[in-house]
Amino acid sequence: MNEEQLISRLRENGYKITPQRIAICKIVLSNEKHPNAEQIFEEIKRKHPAISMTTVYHTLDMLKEMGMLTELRFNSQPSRFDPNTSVHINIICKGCGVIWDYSSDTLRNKWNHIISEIGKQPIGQRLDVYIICDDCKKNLHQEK
Amino acid sequence: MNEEQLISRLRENGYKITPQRIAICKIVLSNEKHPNAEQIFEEIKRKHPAISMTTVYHTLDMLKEMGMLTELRFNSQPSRFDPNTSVHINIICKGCGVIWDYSSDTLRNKWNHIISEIGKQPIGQRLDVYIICDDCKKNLHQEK
DNA sequence: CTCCGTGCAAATGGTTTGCATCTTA
DNA sequence: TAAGATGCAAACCATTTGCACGGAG
Repeated sequence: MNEEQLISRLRENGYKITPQRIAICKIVLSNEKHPNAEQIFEEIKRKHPAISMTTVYHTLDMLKEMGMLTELRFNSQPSRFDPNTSVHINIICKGCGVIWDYSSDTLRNKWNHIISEIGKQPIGQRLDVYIICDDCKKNLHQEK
Repeated sequence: MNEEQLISRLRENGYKITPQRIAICKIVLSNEKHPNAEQIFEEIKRKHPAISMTTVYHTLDMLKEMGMLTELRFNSQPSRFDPNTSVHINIICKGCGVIWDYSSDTLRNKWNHIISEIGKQPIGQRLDVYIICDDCKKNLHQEK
């Protein structure tokens, strides 16, 4: 999504266009690493040193409200934000917290089938798979 | 799981047997409604009025540690606790917060297939489907 | 000119921790 | 009697809120 499209989406939904909003949206919507609010804040500050955490949270709320962002809350870890709102699996390393998105035709087909079997109209989903990534396995091995 | 089995599991894992632990575990492990810590606390207090929230949290941590319980953290809502650790879908109403478990052979088969396609060794998973339940739809309709 | 957005500071609240006392094994 | 569990009170900390000022439309 380019800046024009973004601005249209915001206008359509009755939001005003501000430099802070544009900056935050651009960074969040293009970041596939599932950053937390603090990391987003740090990244924004490089170009907008005067920005506040409050505005970051407000803007994330706005994107969630528009359905353009999913917040993933975890145990003993700040929330992570995911601009991928299509059906996909979050593959999450329990060691270092890295998250990869996974999707495929197989996943979409099988998931659709499961949903139709349930017979309810979903308004969203969250699919997490927890693993220990290769790096973390290596480190665990060294610690012994 | 009956009380004897529970006590064995605790002993195997090196935990001491206390009346508080037994009471909390029995209530949590048999409650399919995905209660939060406060609700568990209230239920325990009926039989053990002197129990503390600290002990409830400690015991929940212990059960998580043993892999007998999953904590589901949500946005703007306290954590919910789920004793069903097998592959299943949490069907969650975004209106009232009710959670139903769903599982079937189809789900297990298709999920296994997806996991083998990913080619990673999972140590757990969380499958959420968000809906608006019939009661909440009714209420939304009345509000208009 | 009005309404909404920004950002500082303070509040919130579920969860965690420190510590003295008590219980289990 | 040693190691671990309990429970009170205080701390924690990511997130939310109140409010005065500023900028968009």
